[in-house]
Amino acid sequence: MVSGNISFYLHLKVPRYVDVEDAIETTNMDDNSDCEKSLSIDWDTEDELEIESTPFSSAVGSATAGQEAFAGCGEASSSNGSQTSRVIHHFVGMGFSKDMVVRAMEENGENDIEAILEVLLTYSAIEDLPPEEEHLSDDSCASKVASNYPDLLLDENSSPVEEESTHYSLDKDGTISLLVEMGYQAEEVSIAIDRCGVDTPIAELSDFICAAQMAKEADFHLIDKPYENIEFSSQEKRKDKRKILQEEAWNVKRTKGIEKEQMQEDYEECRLPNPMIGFGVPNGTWCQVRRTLPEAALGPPYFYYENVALTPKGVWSTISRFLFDIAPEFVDSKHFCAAARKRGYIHNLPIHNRFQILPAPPLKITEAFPHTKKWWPSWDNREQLNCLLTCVGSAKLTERIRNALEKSVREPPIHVKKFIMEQCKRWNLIWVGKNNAATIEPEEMEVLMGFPVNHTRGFNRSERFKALGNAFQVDTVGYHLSVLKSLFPGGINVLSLFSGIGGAEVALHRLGIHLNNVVSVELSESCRTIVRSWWEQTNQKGNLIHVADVQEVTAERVAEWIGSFGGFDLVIGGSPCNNLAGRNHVSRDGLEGKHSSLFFDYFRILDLVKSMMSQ
DNA sequence: TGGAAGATGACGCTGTGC
DNA sequence: GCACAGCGTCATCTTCCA
Repeated sequence: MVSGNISFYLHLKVPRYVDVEDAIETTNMDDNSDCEKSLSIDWDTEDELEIESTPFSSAVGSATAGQEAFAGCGEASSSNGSQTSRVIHHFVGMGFSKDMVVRAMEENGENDIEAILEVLLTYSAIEDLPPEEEHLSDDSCASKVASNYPDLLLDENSSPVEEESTHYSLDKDGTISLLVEMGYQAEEVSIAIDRCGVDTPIAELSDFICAAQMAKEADFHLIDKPYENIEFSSQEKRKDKRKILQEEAWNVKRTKGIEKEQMQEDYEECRLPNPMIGFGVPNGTWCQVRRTLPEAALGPPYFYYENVALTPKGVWSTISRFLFDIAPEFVDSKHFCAAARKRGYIHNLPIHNRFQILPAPPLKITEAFPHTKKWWPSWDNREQLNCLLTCVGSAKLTERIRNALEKSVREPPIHVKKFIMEQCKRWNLIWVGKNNAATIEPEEMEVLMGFPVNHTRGFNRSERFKALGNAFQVDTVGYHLSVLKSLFPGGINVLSLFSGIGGAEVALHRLGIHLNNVVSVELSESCRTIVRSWWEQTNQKGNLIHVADVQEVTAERVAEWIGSFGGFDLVIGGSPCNNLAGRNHVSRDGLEGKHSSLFFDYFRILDLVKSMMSQ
């Protein structure tokens, strides 16, 4: 079911081996065992020998991953499965293609699990080709995995459990045991079922777990030990932890050699461009960029994914890897309006012949809000605002600034200026009266963000600021989406995930692209109301379908929508950034975070749509 | 008067650029 | 090495209203 990449699965194998290596280290190595030891797996150790004669339940935690899964698999299917089919089942369950496994077995015999695994891993390294080639080769594998994944689990000697899995009729316990047989950890499976629902097909659950593993893997980079295995009690120690883990990473790299070097390259951070203009901005620098998209990434549908540019390291490279290895287009909205907004966009849209939504918004604060010009002090040299966030300064802060300024007869002393400038930059204050630096109003924020004035009216200020702070900057997104106008003269069908207050819909509307059918997925009832209200106010003639939760976007519903209006032309969305944003002091957990992990739902749903539309 | 809703302010860390 | 920016979270305080 994973859309683009069999290599996703192959990458995923690494941390799972690592986990088990940790288990070996924990259970069998003394405290002095270093990283090199833990990584130099001796496949003929006593552990392995012990495992071969140990029931699955007791093998968990002490076997290597392959052996662990195989032991379980063997037990589960021993009643009526042949050794050959069990081996195939085992490795297919790990994500290797059936053809690859058969080939490896032909070369090494079916009994030498270690040798087969070595060959498969070698194949996986060979698979690591440049983008075009990689995706061409991936595509065939991916289509198999995507549409026929249950079939891959079957062979002529399938056990009853396997057959049940292909009919998606397992209860929770059955699903867990099947996925555990496939090599996933019971805890991972349980979380996936909780998140996706008991009725979710095995293949989707498998996708979800893979996605979670990818995120975890990305966060750990080359670190082969999970954080939880190391005790740190304070933030000071967290720094030490990082140091230790970096050292371990180095040891790992040294030990694993070229293979690991390649992995390191895979995890390299996406660098932010300076200036942050993506493939070009209106009235400015135009980068003569030619990009070739991997075949697997080509539409239909077109897709467009957005999130904050300044994420913890590794996040964008992970996102990119999931989205067909397309490099993010990082753009700062300060090139489109009077406020900064550094965002990354991954999409498969054409990048030439873009045009701007007209009228183009002013790029300077005083042009956007002329009434501020009169009061703007000469020593405040800001021409543009910083990123508009979800919360704004308080009225009390404005009062403090006024009091500080009124104490000065003429120009305030340097330390006062410094304090005020800090506050102005931090809270995006604008000068609306003598000595009066105030927060921008929701209506002003709407203008800056490219929405109609009063778009969010009817809700309290906090809600409006939150919704607007989370929204697309319409002019920026509109510039990227403008290429769709000539492609869809008859209108467009849109699947809008994490819609918020409808930035994508507003952008398409302002571009003059008719919205035929829009499925808008948004958890916030207030935001859904805002979009519904806008839809009615702008006399949209198409259909607007609201869905509250991305979890409700199941294969059945996607199939229903595709059957109903013939497919989606655009899958667009910016998943929550709560756990990625720098301003989050509490839970900047990366893609593993409670909210930001919803990116994997974007990926899941895009994958569903692509799979169904390609059939 | 008490509960709900809104407003306020303290909070940490990362990555980038100079 | 420093300054700066950053789609946030949470506990507490204040205001509103029945």
